Amino acid sequence: MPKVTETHKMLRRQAILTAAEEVFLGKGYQLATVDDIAVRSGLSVGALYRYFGSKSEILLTLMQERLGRTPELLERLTSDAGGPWEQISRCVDIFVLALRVRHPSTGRLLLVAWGEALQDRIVRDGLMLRFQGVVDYLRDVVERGIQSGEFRAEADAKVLASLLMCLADGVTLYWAANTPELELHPIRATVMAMVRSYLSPQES
Amino acid sequence: MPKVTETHKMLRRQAILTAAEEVFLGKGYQLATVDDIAVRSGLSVGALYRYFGSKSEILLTLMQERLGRTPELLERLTSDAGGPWEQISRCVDIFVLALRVRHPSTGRLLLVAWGEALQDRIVRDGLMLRFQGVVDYLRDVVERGIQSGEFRAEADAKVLASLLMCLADGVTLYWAANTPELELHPIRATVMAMVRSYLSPQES
Amino acid sequence: MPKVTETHKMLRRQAILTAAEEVFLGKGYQLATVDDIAVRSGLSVGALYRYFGSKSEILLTLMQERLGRTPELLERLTSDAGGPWEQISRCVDIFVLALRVRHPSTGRLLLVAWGEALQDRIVRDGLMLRFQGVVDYLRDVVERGIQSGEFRAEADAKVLASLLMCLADGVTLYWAANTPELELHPIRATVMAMVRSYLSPQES
Amino acid sequence: MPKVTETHKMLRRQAILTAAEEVFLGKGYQLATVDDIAVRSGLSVGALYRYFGSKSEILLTLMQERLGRTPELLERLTSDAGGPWEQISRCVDIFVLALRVRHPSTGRLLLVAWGEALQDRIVRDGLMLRFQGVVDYLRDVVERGIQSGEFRAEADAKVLASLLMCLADGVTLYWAANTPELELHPIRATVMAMVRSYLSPQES
DNA sequence: CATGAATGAGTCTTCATTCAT
DNA sequence: AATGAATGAAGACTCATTCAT
Repeated sequence: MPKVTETHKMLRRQAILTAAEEVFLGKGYQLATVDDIAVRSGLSVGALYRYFGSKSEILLTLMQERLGRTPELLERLTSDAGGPWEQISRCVDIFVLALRVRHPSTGRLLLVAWGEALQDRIVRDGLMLRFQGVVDYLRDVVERGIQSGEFRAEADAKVLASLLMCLADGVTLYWAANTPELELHPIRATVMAMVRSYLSPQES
Repeated sequence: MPKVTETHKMLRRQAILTAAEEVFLGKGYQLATVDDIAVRSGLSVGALYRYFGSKSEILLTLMQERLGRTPELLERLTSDAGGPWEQISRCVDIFVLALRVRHPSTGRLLLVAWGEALQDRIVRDGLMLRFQGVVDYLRDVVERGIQSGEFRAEADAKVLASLLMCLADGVTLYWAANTPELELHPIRATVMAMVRSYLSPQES
Repeated sequence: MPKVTETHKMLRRQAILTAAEEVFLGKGYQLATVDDIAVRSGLSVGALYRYFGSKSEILLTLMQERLGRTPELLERLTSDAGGPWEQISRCVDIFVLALRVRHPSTGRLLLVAWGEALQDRIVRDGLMLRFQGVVDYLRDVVERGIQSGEFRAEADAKVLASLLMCLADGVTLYWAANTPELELHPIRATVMAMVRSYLSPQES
Repeated sequence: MPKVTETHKMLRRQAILTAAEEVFLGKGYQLATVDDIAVRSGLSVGALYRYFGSKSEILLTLMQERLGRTPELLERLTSDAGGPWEQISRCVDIFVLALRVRHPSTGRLLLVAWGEALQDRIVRDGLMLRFQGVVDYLRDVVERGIQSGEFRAEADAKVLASLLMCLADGVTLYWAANTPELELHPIRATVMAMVRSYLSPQES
């Protein structure tokens, strides 16, 4: 009965990851103890170590599963868009809505990851990979818009892409840190306004 | 001769802060030990504790002295600008140039601070305060531009301000983390282009 | 069919012992894990515990089966010797050849056993028992040689016996620890020369 | 006042080593905890780690200070001997008397060291070094005796030396393990008798 | 005031052993 | 009988902080 076992293992893994996420979001990675995670996931420490080789491996996995998929998520959710404009719009929406409604923990997890980035090279690499992935996708979207003539030809796709990525994560961090007066909806509107004015072909 | 002593104290404090900054930038706050800082500042641990009550207090002070002054720095460096447009342009410049040429460590320190934000409430509050300060200033600049008619009336000053702040810190973080392919000059140019197209009063 | 089961059990036991021996010789008793042994013997940990009550019991059994039989082995292999001189000679041979050609692992196992002797009383007792057995046999050989007049009458059989035993194990240990420049053949020759000169009845 | 501090440090070091030795002799290296050593030496664990980098470093140092000096000890105590015969005799004496009267713990420490030899390469190397040192010295003694004509010319100095070393450690181990019926004095006498009969030039 | 030795609570991790399936 | 997941006690080591000198 390998199926039951496999499923079981998967469930355990997920339970641990969920527990770890909760603990990390609560007190940060460094202050979270392996015991905390074990207790919250209803396992013993020893059992936990059957699924993850170390505390940092848990964070890494969490990053891969929760943050690393951002690029493909973007791609999936915007592939059926009508055109570049709608694609861009949706991307911005996703960053905003994903933060608020669907995966409120993602933003906080990003905060945790940044917290470790300086001390842990692999965590940093994970963040860089995510950056690359998102930027590549955004760049692609913009370039196609330029080629189709819907976006202004002079726009710098690559730079705009990394700029949007930085903006998104900047917003995410401040939002995750509970910055008062950081309202996501107006921000989204303004970002779109700026992007629109920047990318619209000059009338002449 | 209390004055000499005062000066002496100040020098010591600064030596500690500088040493701490170097250590923090090197291995992050958590991995840095008080001993590391003591050794690098040429003091004993005991002496160090006469100047700062705890390790985290050092980080706090460092943040206040190195990051907390960003708002007034912005203000000072842009006060003699010709008008709102130049002010905005200079602000963006400062974020970019400050990162690269003048205070390359500031960006990395921000990374350190964000790393602790989740686990340390006071650090987080420090970041929020800085956010508020910068946003308030930027908002003021934009609002004055609107009032003088140089900026589009419909622009949302407050949102634009926080948006720019988030963008600046997002860029800083990725830059401080050595993200490859993150070129500051093109980014600055594009940001300005976007801001310009967004803030320019509609023709016609 | 209890007989088949018995055989089966025996095979399992032997498989475990062989596996354990290999593991112990490789990394020592303390560093070897029960898992190591289980994996190498092709069993699960649980199954292994049906054959041996504890990790140390495995070592004990190993000692009994591999080391504890030294006395009877000596006896068996030297019983058909022509006389005391040949018996003594063969005993020395056995210690030397057994180490090199036939059971190279025995020496290393002795090393493992000595490693545990201090921390495990039962292991220590096992070594003592083996010591007693070998000494008793050697003593018997010498005494018979004395009685038959072939050995010098003043020789102290008991002391010579324990001395040879100590020498044998001393050599074994250093050999098992891969001491360079420890050549067994010359050692055997010299030991025999010493024994001969010591045991030979004084001429004149 | 560096002198006081240095002395103090030395005393602490020795206190730790003594405590460690006692603990190791009592329960063996593996079963001894760092806490055990700390408590017995009257220090805290943290303090202990200021003097030794790891538990195994303590054992290593102990070996170097207690066992590693065996060669020079031999040399020192036998240098003023009248001739090769007395030198050999004294060497054997030292191994015997050192065990019983003067440094009863040395023998047990050797047992501890052998216990770790299989699992710790450095410990093993330490034992090998000691072996080499002692063997080199004994060999020298024998060779000089041969050259002076007091020892039989055909004697194999190198082999005899390693043989005696093995014998000495074999005896030490069994003695340290409290083997009943292992009387050192008779053994010493018999060893000397064997050596004498082996090394004496053949009368003809 | 300075020193740096000492403290000791707290962390991650391992592994012999058990037991539900 | 077999499996191997789960247990949890225990251990080595770190480091912010204190305090006698």
